[in-house]
Amino acid sequence: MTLAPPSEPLPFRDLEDVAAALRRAGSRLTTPRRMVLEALFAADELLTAEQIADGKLDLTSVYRNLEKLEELGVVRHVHIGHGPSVYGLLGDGEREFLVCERCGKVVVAGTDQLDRVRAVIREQFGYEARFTHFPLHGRCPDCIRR
Amino acid sequence: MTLAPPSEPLPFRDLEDVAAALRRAGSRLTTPRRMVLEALFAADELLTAEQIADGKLDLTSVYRNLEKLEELGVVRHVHIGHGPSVYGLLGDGEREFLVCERCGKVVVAGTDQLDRVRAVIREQFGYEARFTHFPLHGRCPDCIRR
DNA sequence: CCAGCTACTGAGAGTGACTTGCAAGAGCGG
DNA sequence: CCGCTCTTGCAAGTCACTCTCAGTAGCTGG
Repeated sequence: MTLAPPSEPLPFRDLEDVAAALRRAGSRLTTPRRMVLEALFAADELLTAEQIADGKLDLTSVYRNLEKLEELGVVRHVHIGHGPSVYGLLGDGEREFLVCERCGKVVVAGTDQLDRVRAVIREQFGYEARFTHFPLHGRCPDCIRR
Repeated sequence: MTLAPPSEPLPFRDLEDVAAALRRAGSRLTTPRRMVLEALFAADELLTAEQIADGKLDLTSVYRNLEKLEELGVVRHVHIGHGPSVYGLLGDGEREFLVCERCGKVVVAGTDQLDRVRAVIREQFGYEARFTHFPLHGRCPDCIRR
């Protein structure tokens, strides 16, 4: 799976933006493709492939479309835990994720919000941490005391 | 899957220690069980169920044994990335993991080594981070510049 | 506006990593 | 060393994809 270059992520505000990018890439805006995009634009949180299919689309098609949209830099997927991956729009920049192991709540952050954390990790371990694809796991404030 | 109580993790130095704990729990030290434990004691890194089975044991049996040993507090498993889970001995305390998304290298740390990182995350997000079951992902020093 | 090139689609079968069901087998306390 | 019951191995099932392939439908150029 090749991701879009990390240069300047063009913002995809709506379906028109994506349609234009698809056209530019020699791809088509088919009905299933549009439905995937509409689901993602309508959602205010991350969705599983199954939620996107919503009993109306073939899962194969959903997965293929998500893959293509991810290559285009429109979509990104996250491995939140034991369940299936969840997918969301990239919008105008990469996002990082914190997920609660107890209640499953997901906090979305811009990459710059985690720069202090990243700095400490880099200083101590030399690792450049990324919470974009595999999120940070832990307990959210509500779940800390059991 | 219920984990051992987080009270005082008794150290399991060798097979004798584990055998005693098994006996105490009304479990038996069977041949496949011993082979799983021997593989883990012999390994100096985390192993997949398949590596533990090593063509000699039924995978079902390996999984069931790892589950039991995890309940006992002898073993812990980690989801390193896209592949299968890896298993290792807990020894005398919980461990946390940093894995390189590029080369796959895994760094093992005692939980106290990540307390500074944890403090920053807690301060900023209220989350109590844990890298025991889902590790921290990023680039290791060797892989940072491509 | 239609023909045709080819990207895309749905149905079905396949894969990897487990997980469950069950009859046969083997520890180990008495 | 008997027998209770914890374990085992095999087979089949599940979950989340992934691949194959024949048929369909966007788009573009005439």
